[in-house]
Amino acid sequence: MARPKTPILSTQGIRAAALSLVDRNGLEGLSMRKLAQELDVQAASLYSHYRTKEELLTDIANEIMADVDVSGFASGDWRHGLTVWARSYRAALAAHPNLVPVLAAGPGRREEALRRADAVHGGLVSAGWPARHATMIGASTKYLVVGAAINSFSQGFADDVQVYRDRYPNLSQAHRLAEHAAEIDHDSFELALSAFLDGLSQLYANVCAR
Amino acid sequence: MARPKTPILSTQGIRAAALSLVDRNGLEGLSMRKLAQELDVQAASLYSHYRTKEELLTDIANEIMADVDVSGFASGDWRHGLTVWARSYRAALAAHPNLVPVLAAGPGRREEALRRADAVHGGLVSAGWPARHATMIGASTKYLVVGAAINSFSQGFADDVQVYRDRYPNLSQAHRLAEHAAEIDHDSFELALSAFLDGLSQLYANVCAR
DNA sequence: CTCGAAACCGAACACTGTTAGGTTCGTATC
DNA sequence: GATACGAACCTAACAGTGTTCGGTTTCGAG
Repeated sequence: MARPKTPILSTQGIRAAALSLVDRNGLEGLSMRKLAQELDVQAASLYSHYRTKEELLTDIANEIMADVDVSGFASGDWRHGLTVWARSYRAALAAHPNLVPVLAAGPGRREEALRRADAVHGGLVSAGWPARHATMIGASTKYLVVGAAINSFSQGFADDVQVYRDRYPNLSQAHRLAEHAAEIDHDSFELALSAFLDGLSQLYANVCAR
Repeated sequence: MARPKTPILSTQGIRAAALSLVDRNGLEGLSMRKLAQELDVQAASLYSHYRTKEELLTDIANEIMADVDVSGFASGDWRHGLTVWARSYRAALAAHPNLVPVLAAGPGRREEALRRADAVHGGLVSAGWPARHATMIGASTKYLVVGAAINSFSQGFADDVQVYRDRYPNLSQAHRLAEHAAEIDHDSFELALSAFLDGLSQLYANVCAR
């Protein structure tokens, strides 16, 4: 009823339970009390380990973002580096769709995030891009990844599209979108990425000409 | 103290006050009670005009999205159509950065949104793109726009970046990012858009060859 | 052995969205 | 012109939220 012989809670355990709760019940399904209940504990006890719910969430976000892979820039091939980065970034977001709003908001001022941003920027610069271009390319790629993740998070017009079938003839196959939503999402992302990279390659020839 | 001689509230007025509150104090600065106070009214009275806070928010989102311009597809030039659409879409989101999470979430199942989606899809198809490509291009463009908007919403590493200056040499000019954040955002978006469109043009030559 | 910090709990605070039930007013109908 | 109805407001409350305060027990360091 007070301090237990062996600790019940740990930051790891709290994070895991919270993430599982979000994955199962959505972001709004996570409250400190429900989380505590999940851990057989009283809500106030969580505040011995995290000072605030927000801190807990950003810590979880940190953990998830740790899997993002920027090693592709080591090859010196900027296009390969961007591809690897973008894909693993997207995969990390898509693995926890309910958390995307949190993951998308402010991935700055975090140790790991900054280290990765640095790797991306440095990789582009040493591949010959001017610093300003490197900044913009890094940002643009993030736009693509985050935009794709948000879009699949809020699943667009997934269900009951049949209603609109007659009214909007060019969307007549929209119900098939629902079935293959994930596939379309994936293909759209790959299309966007490759088109973007193709465009960058053209630009590279102009800007970094020797 | 009961029904006033002349009505105090109107859906328009509620929307305007709510939007102004969000613009000033952020999305979390909007509560039904604060909104009511802003309108010299009791919170419960709002529910005579909107059944729920969410309904109010999506109505506001609707209103904002009405400015998005898909007329560029009428020209038959798909690239022009996409450019006009993407720019006005982004402008609409950027005009109310605090509302971006709401605007980005689920722009489906709304009358106007569907009509616009139809215009985009139809414009692409009649320009010669296969239906599946048209779908993916529409989605991809949205990725770019929404990603850019979210990114500027959560202002990345805007302030107190000086801390990290030495530790991350390639980000040594990060404090300049803060100053020119808006400019960088804009330029990054334009870079992403033009690179993406350049890549699409290449693809168009391959896919829609005659 | 003592003492302070850590880890838990119960109860509370201020806030949230929303509902129920009441009062007054405008308007349409007989 | 009386009557009825619904719209527009109110007060009061409910259940739930994040968070804090004060208390108790237990661990670990000096």
